[in-house]
Order: sequence, then structure tokens, then C-alpha cells
Amino acid sequence: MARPRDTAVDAKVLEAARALLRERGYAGFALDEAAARAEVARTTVYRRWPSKDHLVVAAFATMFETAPIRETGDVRADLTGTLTAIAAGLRLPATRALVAELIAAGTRHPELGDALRPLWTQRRTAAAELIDRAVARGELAADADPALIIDQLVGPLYYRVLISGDPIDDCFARALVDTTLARHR
Amino acid sequence: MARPRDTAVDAKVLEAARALLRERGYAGFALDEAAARAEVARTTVYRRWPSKDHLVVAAFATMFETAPIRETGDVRADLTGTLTAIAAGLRLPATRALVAELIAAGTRHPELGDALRPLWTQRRTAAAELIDRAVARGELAADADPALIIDQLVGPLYYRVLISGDPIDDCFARALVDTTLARHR
DNA sequence: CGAGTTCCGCTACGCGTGTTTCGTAACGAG
DNA sequence: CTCGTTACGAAACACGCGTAGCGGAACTCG
Repeated sequence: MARPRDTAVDAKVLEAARALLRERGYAGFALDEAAARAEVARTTVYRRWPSKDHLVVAAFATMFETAPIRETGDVRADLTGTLTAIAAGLRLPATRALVAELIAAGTRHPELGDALRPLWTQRRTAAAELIDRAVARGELAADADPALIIDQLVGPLYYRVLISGDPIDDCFARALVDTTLARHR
Repeated sequence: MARPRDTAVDAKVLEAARALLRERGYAGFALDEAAARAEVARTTVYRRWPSKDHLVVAAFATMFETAPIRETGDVRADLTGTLTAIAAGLRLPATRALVAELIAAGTRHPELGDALRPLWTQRRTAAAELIDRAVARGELAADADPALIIDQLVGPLYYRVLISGDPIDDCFARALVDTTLARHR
């Protein structure tokens, strides 16, 4: 009963939030301005997303895209390609900062952590299937644990970007794949 | 020339900040309250640390301690011990949240990222020496790259805690060490 | 058409961060 | 001891986040 929500408002706000996020990053993102750009009252935004963090995560989820992996049939090449693709994105300072803020948001609000997880692990599950097929082809040992392998491939990437600050060049990505695969053949 | 700063103020504020950080974590940390507890004006705090982030990092740096690694002579045991020690700390939700916020602070202010890096990498360099000595003993292959090995050991830990959310039990730590060492022997 | 419910915008408020300005008191140099 | 410099404290301000209350308008149902 009663008046339904204007779904156009959700779309307008998310669109404005995406633009603002791209232009100024998380730090420069002001909820007031997102509302103003969407030509909507601030209170109306709060009626849909209970906090800035929630809105930012929702906006990020709609602009997060992963290029599909082109599978060549050679695990080494496929994994290297996946890693360099991830690395290329993380190298951008803006992306790096946004990722850090999103992770922090995910620890502040557990439900946001839950919402973000599928986004992060999307490429990860694709890579897991890559490994499964390589095992089926006999390219990798049958006892290879895809989850562990991927943690050892992707983990160091995020670790370097977020924590140690070491560079993540393509040479590093190749070295990761090489040493990891050597164990399972 | 002129009046010198009261160094007791620095100590009092840092002490109050540490206590507040332990009690309420980063989110519940209010600079006003830290100043009040130190019986100091807010402006005085800002004269020493230009932002909440700076104060928190400074306070964290003084309460970050790493238990020294007891070296048994068996690389596998030593590395497993180091990893489980790191994992034990990271498993605490409070620590997890603080680490996430500190990383975000490090991306907002590059100088804070620089200040934090030595803290994170302290255990890492200790582990690197562990590996160096193992190589010298002939326990590991001479071509083993300590930096790469450690990235593959520690990276997955942080990756799971901060991103994938997967559990980091001691079994996982053992598996990491096992598969990594198997490659270099 | 009328009644009830819900949405939307507006205003006001409390809180925390960070800046600025001012007056006062402490210290060092001559 | 006096003077110039600087630290400290107090107050006011701007800004962004988040909450609450109100009035008007839109929509649904009987």
C-alpha cells in the first residue's frame, strides 16, 4: 500500500557516486555532492544507503568489471596473464587507495565485507577453474590444491601493493607463476 | 631561542592515544578525548601531529612489538613458527580492523605509508635472514630468492585476512611452508 | 473520490575533524 | 632584568557525516 520508491533515484545517485568516485577518489567523495549531482536531497540518499561507506561500496560494485580471461590451454601463460591483469589494475595509485579504503570499510561494516568479497574473489574463482582444467589435462599434478596455489599467486600481489610497497612488475608476476607451478608438475 | 616544547606532552598524548586505541580501536578513537586524557588542549596535539591519522600511526609505532623468533635450526619449524605468530595476531578482529585502517591511512598520507613499512617488514627481514642462514647451511637450494619466498608465505596470510576472509588456521600456515619449501630443496 | 500510507525535500541538530585567531605564560638571549 | 620568541590554552569557525522531525505531495486501495 502507498507510494512506491522512485527507482530512477537509485540509478541517478549511483551514477553520480560513480562519477565522483572516479574524479576524486574515496577521500574527496562527499555524500552531499553526490546527492546534489543526482538532484536529490541528502536525506533521500540516507534512506537507501545507511552510510557513505554503503553508498561507495554499492557504486563500486556497479563499476567493477573484470575482463574475461582468454584461455590458451597453457596454464603458465593463462595464470601469468591473469596476474599481470590484476597487477596492472593495482599499480594505479587511485585504484590502490580505493582498494585500501574499501577494505577498511569492509572491516567497519561486516555486511560490506560480505558484499565486497564476491567482487574480489571473482577473478580468483575463474583462476581456480583454470587450474582445475590444467589438472584434468594432466598439465598439473593431481594433488594440486587450487585454493592454495591461488593464494600463493594473488596474495603476494596484494601484499606488495598494500603493505610492503614493493613494485609489482610483470617480471615479478612471472616469477610467482614459475616457482608456484614448478612444485606441482 | 625562545620557549622549548614540553616533551612530557608528547609522552602523555602518546600514552593516552595508545590506551584509547586499545580500548575503542580506530573507529572509536576521538582526538578530542586523547587530548582530554592527556590533559592537554586539542590545538597542542595538532601542533605535533597534523592529523588523527598521524597521531594514530605514531601511537601504533610505539606499541607495535614483535617477539623475537627462536631459531631451532630447522627452517621448516622456524618459518612455521613465524607464520603462526603472524597469523595469531591477525586473527584478532580488533587487530584486523586496525591494520586495515592503518593501511588506508598509509595510502591517504604517503609519509605515513613510509613510516609504517618498516614496522610491517620487520618480521619479514628477520625471516629473510632465517632463509639466508638455511641456504648457507645447505638446507635450501642456493638459487632460493628470500624475498620471493617470503612474499609467497606472508602474502597469502594478509590476503586471506584482509580480502578473501578465509580462515588462517595453523594448518594453512603449515601447508604454505610445506609447498614453498618443497620447491627449493 | 476519499482516506491512509509512504516517499521526498527541507531544516535543524549533535558530533568529530581540522584550521584560525587571540591572549597569556614560559623560556632563552642579551 | 628586559625583550623577543615561542608554546600553550581557549574559543570560534568551516566542513562532512549521520539523525530526527516536519510539511507537502504522490501513490494505492477501498
